[in-house]
Amino acid sequence: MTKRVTVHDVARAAGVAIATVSRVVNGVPTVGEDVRARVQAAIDELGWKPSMAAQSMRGVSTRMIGFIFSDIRNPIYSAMVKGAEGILSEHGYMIMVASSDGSSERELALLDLFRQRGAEGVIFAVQDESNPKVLAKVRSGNLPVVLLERELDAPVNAVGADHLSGTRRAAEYLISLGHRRIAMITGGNGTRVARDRLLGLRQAHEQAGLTVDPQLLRLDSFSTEYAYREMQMLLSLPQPPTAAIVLGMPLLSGVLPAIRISNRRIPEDISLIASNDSELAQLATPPISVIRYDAHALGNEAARMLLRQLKGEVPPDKIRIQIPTELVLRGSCASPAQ
Amino acid sequence: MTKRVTVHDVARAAGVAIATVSRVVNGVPTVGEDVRARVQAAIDELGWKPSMAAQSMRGVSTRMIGFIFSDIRNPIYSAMVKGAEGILSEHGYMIMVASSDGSSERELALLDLFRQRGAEGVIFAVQDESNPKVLAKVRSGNLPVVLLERELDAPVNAVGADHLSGTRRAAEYLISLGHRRIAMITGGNGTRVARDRLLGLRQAHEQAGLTVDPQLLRLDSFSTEYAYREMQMLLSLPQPPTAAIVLGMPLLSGVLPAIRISNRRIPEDISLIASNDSELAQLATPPISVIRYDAHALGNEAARMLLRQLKGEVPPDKIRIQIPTELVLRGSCASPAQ
DNA sequence: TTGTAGGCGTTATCAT
DNA sequence: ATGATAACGCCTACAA
Repeated sequence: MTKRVTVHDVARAAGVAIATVSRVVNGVPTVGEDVRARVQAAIDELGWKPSMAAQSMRGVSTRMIGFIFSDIRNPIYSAMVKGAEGILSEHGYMIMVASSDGSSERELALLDLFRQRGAEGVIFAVQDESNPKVLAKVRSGNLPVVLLERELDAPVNAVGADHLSGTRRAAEYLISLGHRRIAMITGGNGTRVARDRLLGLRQAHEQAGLTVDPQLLRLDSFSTEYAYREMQMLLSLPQPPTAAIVLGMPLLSGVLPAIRISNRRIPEDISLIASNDSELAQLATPPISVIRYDAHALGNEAARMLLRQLKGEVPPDKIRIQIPTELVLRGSCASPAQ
Repeated sequence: MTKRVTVHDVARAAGVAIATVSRVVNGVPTVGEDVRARVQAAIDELGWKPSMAAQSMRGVSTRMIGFIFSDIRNPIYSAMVKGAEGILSEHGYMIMVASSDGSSERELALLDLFRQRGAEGVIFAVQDESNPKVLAKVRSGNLPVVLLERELDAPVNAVGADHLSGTRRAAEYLISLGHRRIAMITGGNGTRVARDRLLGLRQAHEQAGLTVDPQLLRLDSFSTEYAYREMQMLLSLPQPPTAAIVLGMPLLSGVLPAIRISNRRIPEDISLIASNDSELAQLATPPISVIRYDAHALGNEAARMLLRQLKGEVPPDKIRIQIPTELVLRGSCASPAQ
């Protein structure tokens, strides 16, 4: 490991002052052609790259954006990261990621850690929208934030999918097939996403003059185990649901075996609509109908929004960009048995 | 956006010199109890966090590690990232990620970008093990590197799964069921992983006194489309395979529909073994036998290896840590029809 | 057009 | 035990 090569080394090699080297790399026009060439040659020769640490001390942008979510293994989040990366890398930005594992304390710490490391903004899927400490930290405005699928009582912009319409259309469809007992399994209780979904379910019912049976609502977790357990319990109810809307990637993997082990068939005994789309949903037998949205595009939008904020083109002010959802019908829905 | 709070602010507030503030945060013992308390109070009061940019200029570790792979959306990679994050965050490190999208040029650029941003090491799934430029850059030793599932002709340590044994056992099992025409679909041609897998297939055949029919080898891509197309072509061969080993996450999603559309049944018409394990493999009908390895643990090991290298406990020298693979039998294999 | 010098926020080396 | 001060590598007035 040789010593770091600095402007001074380049300047000496090119026989100029360090200021001239700086001018060359920063494209300042007032530099003679011959000098510019000599300096460039020295730079290439020595393989010098300006130290970002030194630059950022001078107030130059670090071009780093932080990402906080519960777990990068959730394919929704990795798709969003990839989507954001596409936009951000075009603008010279790089991405730092960190998992909160669902802890608000950890989120708080991560916000500080990111800032300390010079992140210029954070794309953030808050765990608990009502945690006062997180709220205060975001409100402090120390670090520009774009919310992912969340809503906060603070002047922060957000990007999210239109879960309300998606869930409403799914419920409307099931109701139109004749279903009257529609279960819903999802998590994120207390978040914008969960509120939208529940509202969508309610709206579809009201519109048809029906009411939602609270017994059929299981809204407490996104875990596979939860879905497995609750689906079994739902199916062993005296009046089991004839259809279920299962919202959240890991849940489908719990619901499918629960239905199988309870000896029910899809769609004859129970109709199913899941979200988001996945290879499992596409390739299951029968293929599962889903509410689909483009997580990659959502990542794109989040990045664009943050970039606009950094450029000052847009104020941080509860602006919300909405990505459409789409109901994809496959073989998992039918009219209920008489 | 208020101005940054610095040591000077804290020093002034506590009525001490900046050096003393520095001593307090760095836990230097030669500080009076009263002074230490006063300084700490001022720090908490102002919410001061030392600027990492300034620190790293002084040669203090930035505690940042870079990750390069083709696409974070591959669940294998996101699992590895999560695994590495678990270890790294315990040691105060944070993670930067970037996708190469399969381009060696991009990899080269990313290596520079990471270094420029102060990364202390990189965990790297090289795309092309024989690219001379990448090889040269890694050899330059500018940035400590740990290879993920790869091998390079350079003094670099690596972490990978034992694909040779895994594939050999899978092939042995199929041969023991009576299969004589075993196809293999996978990608990454020219990488260590691909070599190991092919060797495993060969070893199992040789041991049984059989030879591998090169017609049944499709080794050119990890894409779903590739698997879909090649599987259909394999099945329409005059002498189609009676079994297939399909190695690579996205491939199973191509193979399954290809088999379905060709009107074959698993395992009656064709036996199938896939890798790595996935929800799709578990929940398909029938459930698919797989060669499984723990990508999360692999990420753990990569992080540990890099940490040891950074501490100087281990030299960069082609050390390879191997994670075991396991053959998980499910309902996708049977003896071939007569 | 090019060079000199000051300062960004820390840490570390001197003094005191 | 504490304070003053010199780096670290870079950018940018300002001077020449």
